[in-house]
Amino acid sequence: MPINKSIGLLLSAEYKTNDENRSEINLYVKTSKGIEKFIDSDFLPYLYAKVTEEKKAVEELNGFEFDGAKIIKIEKEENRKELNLIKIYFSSTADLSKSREKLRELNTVIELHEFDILYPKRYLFDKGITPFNEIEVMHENNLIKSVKEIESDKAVNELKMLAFDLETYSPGRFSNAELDAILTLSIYSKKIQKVITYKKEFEKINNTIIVKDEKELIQKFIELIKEEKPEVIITYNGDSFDFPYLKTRAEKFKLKLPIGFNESEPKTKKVSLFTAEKLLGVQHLDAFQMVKFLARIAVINSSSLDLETVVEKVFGLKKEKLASEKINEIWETGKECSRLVEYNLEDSKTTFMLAERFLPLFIELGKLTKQNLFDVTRSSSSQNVEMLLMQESLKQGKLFANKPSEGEVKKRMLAPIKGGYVKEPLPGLHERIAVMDFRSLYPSIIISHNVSPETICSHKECSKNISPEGICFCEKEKGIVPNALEKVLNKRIEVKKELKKTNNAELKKILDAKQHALKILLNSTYGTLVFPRFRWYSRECGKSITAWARKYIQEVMDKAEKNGFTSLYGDTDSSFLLIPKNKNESDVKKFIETINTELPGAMELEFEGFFKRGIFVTKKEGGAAKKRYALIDFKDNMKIVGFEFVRRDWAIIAKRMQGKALELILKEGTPEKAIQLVKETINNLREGKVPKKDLIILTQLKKPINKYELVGPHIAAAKKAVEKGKKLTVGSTLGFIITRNGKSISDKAELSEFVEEGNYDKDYYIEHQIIPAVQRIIEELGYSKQDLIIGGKQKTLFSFN
DNA sequence: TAATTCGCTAGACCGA
DNA sequence: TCGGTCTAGCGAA
Repeated sequence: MPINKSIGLLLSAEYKTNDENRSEINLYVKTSKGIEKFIDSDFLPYLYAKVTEEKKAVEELNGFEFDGAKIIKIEKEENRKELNLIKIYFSSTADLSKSREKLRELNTVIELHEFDILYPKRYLFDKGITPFNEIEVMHENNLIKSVKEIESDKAVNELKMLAFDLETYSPGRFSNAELDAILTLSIYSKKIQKVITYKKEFEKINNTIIVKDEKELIQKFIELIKEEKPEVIITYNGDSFDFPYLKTRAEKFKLKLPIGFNESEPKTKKVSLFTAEKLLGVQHLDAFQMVKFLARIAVINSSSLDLETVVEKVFGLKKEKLASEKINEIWETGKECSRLVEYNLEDSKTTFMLAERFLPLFIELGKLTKQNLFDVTRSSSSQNVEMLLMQESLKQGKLFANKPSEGEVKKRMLAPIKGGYVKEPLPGLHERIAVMDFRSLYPSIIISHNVSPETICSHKECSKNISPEGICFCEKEKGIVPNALEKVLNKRIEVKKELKKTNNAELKKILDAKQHALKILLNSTYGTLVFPRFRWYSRECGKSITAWARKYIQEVMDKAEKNGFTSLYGDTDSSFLLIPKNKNESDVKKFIETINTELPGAMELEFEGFFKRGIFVTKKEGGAAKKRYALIDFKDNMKIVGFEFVRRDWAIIAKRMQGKALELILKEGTPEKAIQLVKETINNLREGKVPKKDLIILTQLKKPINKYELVGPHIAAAKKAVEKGKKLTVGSTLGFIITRNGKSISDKAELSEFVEEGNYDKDYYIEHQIIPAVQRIIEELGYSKQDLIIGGKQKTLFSFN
């Protein structure tokens, strides 16, 4: 057999146990021939042991055998800066994990390291290859002889994607895959947009493929996948719904689902707490998992993560939600079939759009963290940062930190680490406000002060670098965390520069995704360092970072005062200043310049904006409220922070009212207009004119209903709904209304779908929604609650010259 | 067992 | 019936 060379895009590295019970690596690569598999059976799983003495250890390990697991090879490790370190190889990952405990018991073994690094990840590290990059494989009949990454600035070739979505029968309950049929299946790709179904009435509807029955529906789906040969199959919640459902139904008909590489079928795989559906070669992309991650890190802010809400948030598209009862009705009566077809097709279309929208971001994140599409879209922040630090650790020849024991985790959780400093604002209405903030504060402190678990030292020479918490960080040698972050930070600055230069829309999209991925990594690093389960957790680092942060921001505020500004407010990394009449924007910028010359290299204070006016309110218990304010700039753009206006657990009517009031006060300086508006709204409420949709209060069900100690309104409403047969799951968003029926607020709470239009407690909405939303604001201007209810006094607020 | 802490507010619950 | 305390949820950074 001659040796062949293949070049292609690395989709994923997987592992397999072969016929000889050995672990082998399978690389799935997109080449000019489509997806190909290359096998490396020469790469053995291994771990490291720190031993008392190498020779003695090798002697003790000689002939080691436990439960059939044998050591294949022992080597001295030269690339890690660690004395007495040996590398122990096994023929399979199973043997490796079996042997771990036994190895620890040996006399010469002090501790084990890197015994839990997933084998395919190990392969990517050691071979220096990365998913989404191009690789060159030398192989004999697809058996890998060598593999390397090729330098190429070529963007990831367009991946061929296809989305699908199921509609299922649900007779008055959740669909049960054992009993209820798939009614329609939609497929959406650049090439085909079709709905497969098997009911006669659907024949005349556009975009349908009519088959004989459900079995043929599944067969047709498989046939289309085989024709299309997608590299990425997209679903929305396919991990827990579409794929498991499809699998169960296929089994019923004794059908296989050979839609992966080489006719392989989807396999259920545990991913942290959840299960995912994985295909070989072809990547299953569950857009719901992407959205969940983005919601967690606050890139998407959506009250609910169902497809309709997310699509509206992301694209501003209103998409109709067909209730399951309606789907059943359409199916049974055969009327309005086109609605079901459209709905089903819209589902896979918008799922496809979501994937397309966020794919560049996840691809960049995957490249940075050496994760394939399947993994990176289901990965957590701590996993991402872990992968970043592992790469840096290897570059520096340092061993990976081990994961903590459960006991250690508990200990860590008991002692939270003090966070940022929040200054109590000066309450009231203010004019001429400048806002400055530190660019990536925590990362820049980590870089500037070389904060890393392994750089904590007691060198005399490093005594200039002691944190306010009294911890000294080495100045001689760069740590893993700061080094990794410095590269990320610099790369981001570079990408942002390029972004400014280009006008090419396609390039812009990719560059923006890149800088965003880098930002995500930057922002989550501090959090993971103090995350109790993190490999590189360090309390010392965590408390030093926040202590430095508090010191720097307070210094900025002090210096501002000394320079003739008034320090108005500040939160963690930001500082708000009042600009006196004899100073202007450029004075603030000059002030920032001087601060920056005194700051260490990576740290930078930035000018955020100059605002015409802003309001800070007094709390119920007195004192000014932190984390709530509203600003308006000189172009009349409003920025509302922390107020009910931005909270999803307030009724729209109250939020809208508050937004309007803030606008009238900040923009026009006419609080009496705001008060007039409040009065009108109160009147509308009194007269029962307010539609149901404006009265809904949204909250999330955070735990199982019976686990609640306190039965608040949303739980009371949920309980009643469950009694009526409604299924509610942890994480679902509850929309409730306070009705007229009952005594306490909880008694009156009812899920909105069970409430008739017009049935609402007007006093509740006036006293507990409208008034609280505006009261604190108008009080700051000298008005009171009484002015909202009875006739108000007239006065103007600003003296416009 | 999915990155953190700080902070606000509502409403139930509990005992005087 | 009240006021204090605690649970709960969400947002800022």
